[in-house]
Amino acid sequence: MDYNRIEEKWQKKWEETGLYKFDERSKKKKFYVLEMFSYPSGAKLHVGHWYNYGLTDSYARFKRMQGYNVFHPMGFDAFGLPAENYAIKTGIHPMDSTIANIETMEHQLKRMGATFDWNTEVKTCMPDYYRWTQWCFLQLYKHGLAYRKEMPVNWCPSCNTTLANEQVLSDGTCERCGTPVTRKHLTQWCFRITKYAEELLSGLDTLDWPEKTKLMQKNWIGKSVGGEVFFKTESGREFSVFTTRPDTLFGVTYVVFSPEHAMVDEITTPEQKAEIEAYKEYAAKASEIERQSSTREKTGAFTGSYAINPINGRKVPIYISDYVLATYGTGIVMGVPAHDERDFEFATKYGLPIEPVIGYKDGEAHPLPSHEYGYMINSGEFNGLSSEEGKKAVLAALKEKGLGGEKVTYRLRDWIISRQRYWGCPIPMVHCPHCGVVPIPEDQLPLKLPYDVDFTPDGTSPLLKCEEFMNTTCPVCGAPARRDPDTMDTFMCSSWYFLRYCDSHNDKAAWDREKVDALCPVDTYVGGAEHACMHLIYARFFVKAFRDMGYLDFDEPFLRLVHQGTILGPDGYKMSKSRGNVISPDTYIQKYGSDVFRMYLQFGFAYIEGGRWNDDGIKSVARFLERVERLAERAKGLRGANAKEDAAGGELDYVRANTIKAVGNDLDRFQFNTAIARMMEYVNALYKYVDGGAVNGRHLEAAVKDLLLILAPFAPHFTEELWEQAGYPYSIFNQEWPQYDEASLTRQEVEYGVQVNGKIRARITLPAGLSAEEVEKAAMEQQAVQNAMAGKSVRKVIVVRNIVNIVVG
RNA sequence: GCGCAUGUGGUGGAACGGCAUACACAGCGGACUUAAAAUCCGCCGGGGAAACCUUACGGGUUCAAAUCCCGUCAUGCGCACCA
Repeated sequence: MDYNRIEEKWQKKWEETGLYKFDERSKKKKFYVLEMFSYPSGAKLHVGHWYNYGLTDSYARFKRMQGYNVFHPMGFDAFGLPAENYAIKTGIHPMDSTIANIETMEHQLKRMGATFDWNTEVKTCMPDYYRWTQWCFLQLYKHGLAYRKEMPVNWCPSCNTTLANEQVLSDGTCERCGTPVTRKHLTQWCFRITKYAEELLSGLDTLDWPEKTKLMQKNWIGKSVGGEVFFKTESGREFSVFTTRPDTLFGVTYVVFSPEHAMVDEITTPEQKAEIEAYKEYAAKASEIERQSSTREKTGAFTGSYAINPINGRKVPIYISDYVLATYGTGIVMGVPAHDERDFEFATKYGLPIEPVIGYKDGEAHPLPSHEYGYMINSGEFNGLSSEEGKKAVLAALKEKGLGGEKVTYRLRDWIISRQRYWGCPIPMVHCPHCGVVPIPEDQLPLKLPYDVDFTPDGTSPLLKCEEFMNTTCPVCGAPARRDPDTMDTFMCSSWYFLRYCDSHNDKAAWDREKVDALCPVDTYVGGAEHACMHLIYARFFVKAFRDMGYLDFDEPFLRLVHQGTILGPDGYKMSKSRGNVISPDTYIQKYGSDVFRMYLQFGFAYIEGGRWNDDGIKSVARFLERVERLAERAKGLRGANAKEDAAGGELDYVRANTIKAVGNDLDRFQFNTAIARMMEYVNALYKYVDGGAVNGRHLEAAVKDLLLILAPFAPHFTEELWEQAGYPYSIFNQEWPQYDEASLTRQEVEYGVQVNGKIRARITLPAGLSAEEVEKAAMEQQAVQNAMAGKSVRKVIVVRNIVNIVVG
C-alpha cells in the first residue's frame, strides 16, 4: 500500500466531510479527551509530540467508536519565553515567529491524521483569547483572589524575571534555564491559591490520577496540623509562633525570628542594632540554594529582647536566624533544642540551654536531641501525658486563656504571576496617583500587547520602555495614570484553555456556562508528569475559584489524568539538540507512513514508562500491517467460499472474542503495546484458519471486519482504506466498536497445569466443565505426577482456575 | 537527609497471588528462488546425561510469590532548615 498517497487521500476526505467536527447537538454521551496543548516551536514535531498526540488520538478514536460524542480539541500555548529569547537573538518579532510556527505545527498535526476539531482551536497569544485571560484576572481581582504585594521573590537573572515557587527547582535553579535563582524585593501580583489549599488537598481523593502525582501535589500543599502559641515580648508586644509540637512547649529556651520579619527592627535594642543589621545583610546576600541547604551552618544574632513563654511565664531571649523561613507559618519559631535537631544545633552554637521535656514512660529523658514522641516530663501539670495527649492538652490550656489554640498551616504559597517580560498577556490594571490600583473596565478589554517594543533584557519590564503603552488615563478619575508594566505568567493562559475550547468563538464572554458545564470536566487528560505541581495545580485552583464565583458548576478540571512516559534518545539521555541525539519522526514517516510510525510508538514502549529510542521493531509493525492487508485481500477473494459449516465455536471464534475484549480493555488503560500484541495473535489465528482449508467465506469476512474495526484507532488511514476496498460504507470511524460473543470466551477444552508441591509437573487438556474431583483424578494419573509423588502421601489437593496443586509430604 | 517509584531473556517488553519470559525484534536452521529481497515453516533464558537453576540480592507469609511483607543494593523521580 502506498501509505503517503492514502494518508493524503483520507486526510482530505476527513476534512471535506467534517468527520471530526464536534457536534454539540448529538444525543450521545459526551467524552472530553484532551492532551496538554503545545508550545509553538519552530522545529518540526518531535517524537514526544507524536507520543503524546498520536497515541492519545487512538484512544479518542476508540472512545468515538464506543459510541461517545468525543470532544478532542487542540490549540497552542503561544506566549512565553522561548519566542522572546529567539527574538532577542535573531530580531524576529515573537508574534511573527509564533504565528509562523503555529502554521507549521498545524500543518504537521493535520498530517498526523488525528481527530482534532480545528474549529475550536485556541491560540493564547491572540487578543481574542487573551482578552479573556485578562477578564479572568479581573474576576479574581474582584473576588479578592488577586492582590499586589511587595515581597521577596524568586528572580532568575538569566530569564530576567520573577518565578513562582513552583518554577524553582529543588536545587534552587530556574525550571526553564537552569540558572541559580536569586531573591529580589518586588511588588508583584499574586493569586490567593492558598485560600483553596484544603480543597486542593481533599479533592485529590476524588481524582483518577497517578498516585505519584497526587502525592506530589499533596506534599506540595504540605498540610501541617499543630497549634499557635501567643508569646509576648517583655515590653508587651504580642506575636505568635506556629508549632507542630505543642507538647514540647515547656522546653522552649529561646525564640527565633526570620531576618526579614517586619517586627525585627522594633524589638531590636539599640545595643544590638549594629549586629542585627549586619546579620540581616549577611542573610540577604545568601543565595536561595545556600539558604535552603539543610547542611548550612546555623547562624544568627541576638536582638537584645526577651519573650515570655505563656505556658510557664519563662523569659527567653529572642534571636534572628536565616534558618527560619519568612514565608512559612508566622516567620517565627519557638526554639526547643532538646527536641528539634535544628534548634539543637543553633542552641549549641550560641550556648543556649537545652532542656528535655519529652521522655520515656518512666520519666527518663530521651537521649538528646530527639524529635521522637514520648511522654511529657519537666512540664508541670502536664507531666506523664503522651505526646499525642499532651499536644491537645497544652493547646486546650492555651486556648482557655486566650494564649493560643489549634492551627493548621500549609506549605503552599500564593502564586506570584507578574513577569518582567514582554511576550505575555498584559495585566489589565492601571496605577493612578489619586485612585491607586484600578482595574480596566471589562468592556475595554483586550488591553493589547503593543507590537513595537524594545524587549532587550535589562532587568526591568520591557513594556516600561513603551511610553504609548504605559501612559493612560485613570478609568475612575480620568487623571493621567500608568499601566502595569508586567505581563502574566504563561501558566495563567493555560489555566483555563480547556474551558475556552468549549466555546472558543464566543466574543461576548470567556465562555458560556451552559456549554462549559455540558462538556467539562475533561474526562481524560494526557500530558507530561513535569506539570504535577504547576499547571495541574493552577488549573484546579482556577476551576474552584470560578465555580465559587458562579461561572461554572463542577469541582475539578481533569477527572482522569494519564502521564505518557518520555522517549529518550538512543543513548538513553533526554533528546536535545545539544546532545545531538534527537530522532526525527519525519524520516520514518517518509519511509513507513504515519500509521506505522504511530503504531510503532504504541507497540515498542510501555506508554506510561517510555524509554530509550530504538527502531529495531518498526519493521515488525510494517510487516504486521502488510499481513493484515494480504489477509483482507484473501478474505475478499474467499467471500463466496465454502458454504459448508465450519467449526463454529472453534479456536478462531475464541480468539476473535477474546481479542475484541482485550483490545478494548487495554485501550482504556493506555496499554497500546499489549493491545497490538493481542491483534497480532488474532491475525496469526486468522492465517491459521485461512490456511487450514475448510474456510467459510462469510465467517471469515465477519472476522476480518472485526479486525479492521479494532485496528482502526491504531492505524486510521490504513484501515479506512481497507474498509473502503472491502466495499463498506464510509467511514470506518462512524462504525461501532465490535461486540463480542460472551459464549465464545468459554473454551470447550481447558488446559490445566498440574503442580506437585507448587512445582509444575505436567499439563493436561480436559473437556470444560469437569468437577474438581474429576480434574484431580485425571491429574493424578499423569506419569510425571506419579514420579514426583513417588513414596509420598497426598496431604491436600487444590484445584483453582486451571491449576491443580497436589501437596504431598 | 526524607518520601515515592522501578529492577523480568541478547533487546523492546507480557503476566486478576495460579503453567514466568505472551507479542515482537535480533539470532540460528530450513522451504521457495539461478541468486537476493519479500514470504512461509521450525528453534531460540541458563546449565546439563539427568536432577535442576532462573524475575537485582537476602529473608519471610502462602498449597502457590515477578506479584504480598521485612531488610540490602542499584537506578529514576519528587521534596529538602516547612518548626
